[in-house]
Amino acid sequence: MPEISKAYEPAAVEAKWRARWEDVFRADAASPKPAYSIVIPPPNVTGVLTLGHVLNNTLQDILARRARMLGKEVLWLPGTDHAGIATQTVVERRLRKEGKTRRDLGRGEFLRRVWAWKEEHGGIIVEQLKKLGCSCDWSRERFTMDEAYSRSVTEVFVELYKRGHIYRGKRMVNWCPASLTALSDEEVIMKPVHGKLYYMRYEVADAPGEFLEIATTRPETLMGDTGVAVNPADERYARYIGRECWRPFPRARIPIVGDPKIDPEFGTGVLKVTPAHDKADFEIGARHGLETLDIMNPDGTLNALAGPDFEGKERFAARALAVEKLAALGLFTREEPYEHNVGYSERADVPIEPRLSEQWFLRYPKVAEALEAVRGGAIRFTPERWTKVYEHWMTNIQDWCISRQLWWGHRIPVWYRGEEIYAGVAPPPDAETWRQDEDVLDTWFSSWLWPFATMDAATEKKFYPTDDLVTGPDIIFLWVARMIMAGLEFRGEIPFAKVFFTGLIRDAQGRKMSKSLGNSPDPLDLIARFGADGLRFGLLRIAPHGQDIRYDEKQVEEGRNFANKLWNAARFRQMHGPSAPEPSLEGLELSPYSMEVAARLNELIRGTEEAYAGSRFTEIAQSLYDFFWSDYCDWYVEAAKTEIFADNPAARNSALTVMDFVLSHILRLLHPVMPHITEELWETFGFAPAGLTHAPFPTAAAALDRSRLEEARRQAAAVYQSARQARNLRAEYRVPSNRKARFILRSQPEWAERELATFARLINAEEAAIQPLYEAPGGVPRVLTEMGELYMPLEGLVDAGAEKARLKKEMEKTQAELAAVRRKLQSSSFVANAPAAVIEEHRKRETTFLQRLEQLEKMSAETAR
RNA sequence: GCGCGCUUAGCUCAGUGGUAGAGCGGCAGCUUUACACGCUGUUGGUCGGGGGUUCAAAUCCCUCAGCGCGCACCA
Repeated sequence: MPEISKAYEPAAVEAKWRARWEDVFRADAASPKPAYSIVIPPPNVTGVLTLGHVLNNTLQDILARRARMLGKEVLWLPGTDHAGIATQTVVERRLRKEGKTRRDLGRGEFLRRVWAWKEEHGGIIVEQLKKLGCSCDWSRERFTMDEAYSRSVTEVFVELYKRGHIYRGKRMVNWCPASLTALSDEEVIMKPVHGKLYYMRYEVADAPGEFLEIATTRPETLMGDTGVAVNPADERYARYIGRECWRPFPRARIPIVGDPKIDPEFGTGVLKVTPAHDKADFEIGARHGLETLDIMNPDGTLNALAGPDFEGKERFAARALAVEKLAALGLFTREEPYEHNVGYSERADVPIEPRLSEQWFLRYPKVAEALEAVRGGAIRFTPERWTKVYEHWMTNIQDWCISRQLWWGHRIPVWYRGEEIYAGVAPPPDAETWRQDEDVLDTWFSSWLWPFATMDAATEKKFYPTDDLVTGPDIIFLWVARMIMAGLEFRGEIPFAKVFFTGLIRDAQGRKMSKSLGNSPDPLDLIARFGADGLRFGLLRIAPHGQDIRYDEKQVEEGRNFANKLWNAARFRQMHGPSAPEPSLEGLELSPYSMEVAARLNELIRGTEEAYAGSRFTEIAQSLYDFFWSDYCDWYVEAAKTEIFADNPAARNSALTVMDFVLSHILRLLHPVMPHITEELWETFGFAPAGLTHAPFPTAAAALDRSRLEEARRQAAAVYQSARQARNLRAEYRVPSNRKARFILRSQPEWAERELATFARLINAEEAAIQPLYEAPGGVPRVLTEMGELYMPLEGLVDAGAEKARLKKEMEKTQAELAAVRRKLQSSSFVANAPAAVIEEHRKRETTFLQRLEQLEKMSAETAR
């Protein structure tokens, strides 16, 4: 047996298994075993591991590893996505340091640079996932820009175009002035902004000296105003409808229109209409045939149409200038603080600019079917409440802007020649006469195919649809909903059966983790300090079911401590001789403690199975922790030491075998959660040569002798409870835990004698003797236990009064409990209405309390001696 | 505005009708022959407020408050 170190040192152990596992998790598409599959939510290729990834992928690893141990053929398919905007931004930033832009390089050269960057830096997160212990099939790692994958994306585009789901149109879109591209609605986040409401006056054209006062948050767009609108029902302004007023600069006459959408209560009740720079204004403009005047450049600066003063000015600088100019003209009235919501580009974190532009849009396919798939339970969301969020989005679904003004991504497979449009997987025959669309597709337009576009035909046949998806609720629309529609449209089947939504990991103050706040710990640092297993376990245990998580490093520390506890418990067992490769309880004479721990193990196995069925991962971790630390280490091992250190070979062997039995089960139960340390110990014990990754996951309970079980468990519980009381007595009388004490039991049950040695060991007694005729001096500390009346005679300590007072306190507590039970039992409505079992239980409690009181009274009377 | 979630011990959280729990922290004691990343004992709660249903409510219903999230959005 190899030497085993005193404290668990994860680094070497984890590195060892990472190397050995490299090829163990390949999925065999030809396997006769039932399939189980998960596709990883592909992290950005630019990304590095975050705590969110750790949680998410730990959960997937748990599912995959357990499925493997349940005899499934498991595919956990890993990969990354090309993250169009993020990746292109990273490379452009590098170019800028060389003083170049992507246009200086040209499309071909720029893309070569991006690929080079990807080859050099893109694998980081994959390596980090390996460090975490993820049991992915690395031979099937995919990237959304892989050749085969790209072909799928293109095919899907062409197919949807042919089916009439994809169209091109000039519409208002969310424009990101930093990334210089359109975004989908889902990539815009609304943020409350402390802005101002500016009041200004437009002169009525046919009535000089008469003004309409207008309130706006964006005075810098006034140069694009092509109308002014009021509510026709608004008596203050009805007479102006059909007339004109002056836009101050560039000075022009613009029509005043009546539109019922105008809220007379808001501001002044007069709206300036800027159809090119506001979604609502665009619609008003369209209704009244107003001109669309685009005064902005793509980068958010103003253009020549805004006038010479504004041309080239950044939009927020232009705001100040516009106010200044209005004031100079005497047209500025006042401003007031105003908090409102502004759409921000999620990636670039700058206010988006509503902008009119020609883009490609997708009319979603299979909306009704996708809605029904979740509503009807074909796909089950956990926690279930997310189905409502899904339904809401699906029933208010808007067309998806799928084109992006980027170079890095799947180029839109459409070619133009004059008025002609050609869409095809391959370029048109006489390609040189055609011009291909310059834009690429939204990254999500490739990700939504992930569950099947990542699989070759044989893999797909075996593993699609997948079983579980584990992801964050923040991408329920961006990704989950779209995958469901894509699966239904292109494979005629839902892509996964279950979706588990994790919570968000927040810092100790409850704030989101973010780079700018610097409050997101580096998981690799945590792995270095606490081990991957410790990190996994610690995080899992604080990840309440679908609830946000408050991260605290203490929890990871606890994970490490638990690993260490496991290590040392194993070490203790190994000090006492070799273990059988397949420990079994069959034919063993079991002590009450062994019966108890085996029964608890059975409960654990059952509970674990139920927790898995309900995706209650925290409960899995918690129950393993509780069983192992408390039931096994604190109680069983301590109790079993009596047999292990005694010279009865049969009893000793029995106890050691029970330990082996429990350990061989706990290692398997724990393996999905803490794969490295369990695999290491499994090997050290020599439990099964094939390794732990494919060892059978415990499902069946051990068969225990029913005729003895109940009584044995009762006895074990009585000994443990009595030990607690005895320890308490020691502490109260300041007998240091290292000092041996003497205990005397009186009027004990007949079985107690046999358990005396164990009892004595648990309370660190010099001796625990049974003396039926013991007459305790009045001041001897005493307590009523389930093993009988227990006395702790102490040299020189005789304070009968104190002892009596202690007992009195105990009696008062019991009396209170008795009174509470009796109050219920005496209520006729309770007896009439409560179920018989509940009444019975209350009666039992009444009897117990009565007996206890009686004995306590007797003991109290004896303090007079 | 609509929808969802949360509120239980100092902290982080379990606990979906029947005697309020865990870990951490605090306090006290311990190098008890696996583990100080440990052991033992102990201190902490009118379960956010109010109302209701019920023999019985942390748990079910209503309502209010605070915090958080999603969707929509009036310039």
